[in-house]
Amino acid sequence: MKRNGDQNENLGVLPIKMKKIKARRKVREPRFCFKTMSDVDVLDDGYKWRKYGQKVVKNTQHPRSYYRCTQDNCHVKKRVERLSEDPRMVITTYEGRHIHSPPPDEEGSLASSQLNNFFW
DNA sequence: CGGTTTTGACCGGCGC
DNA sequence: GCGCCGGTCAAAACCG
Repeated sequence: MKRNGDQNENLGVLPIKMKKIKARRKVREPRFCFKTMSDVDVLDDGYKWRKYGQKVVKNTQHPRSYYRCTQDNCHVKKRVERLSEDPRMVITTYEGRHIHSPPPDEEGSLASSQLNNFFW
């Protein structure tokens, strides 16, 4: 589980990183929770997502996945959680609003196809 | 080479 | 007041 001893050094030093990066958690936009029936966690909605964390929750026996949008001006956050009794059922929570143009046709071909089928 | 991914650790808020 | 939980970031490694 140990990849490098470098972290040991950091633990004892704790640089000046992590400044007061406080973001206003105003109720800008509520979280949109979508339940999707998919064996895959990453449902390509036309945007690119970069995983930035994975943590396990108590209520669930499966790890939760955190994704972030890697768009130019789009910083949307996506939270993907797996059900404990239904691994095929994943709860996708979208946070924020995409500023990008309407989703590409790709969505109407792949993602939309699946989403339309379930039409959650 | 770039971008992305993976793990660990820390922080902040809340509860009791 | 302290503990706990959830959430985020950072560095390194890996893949195309």
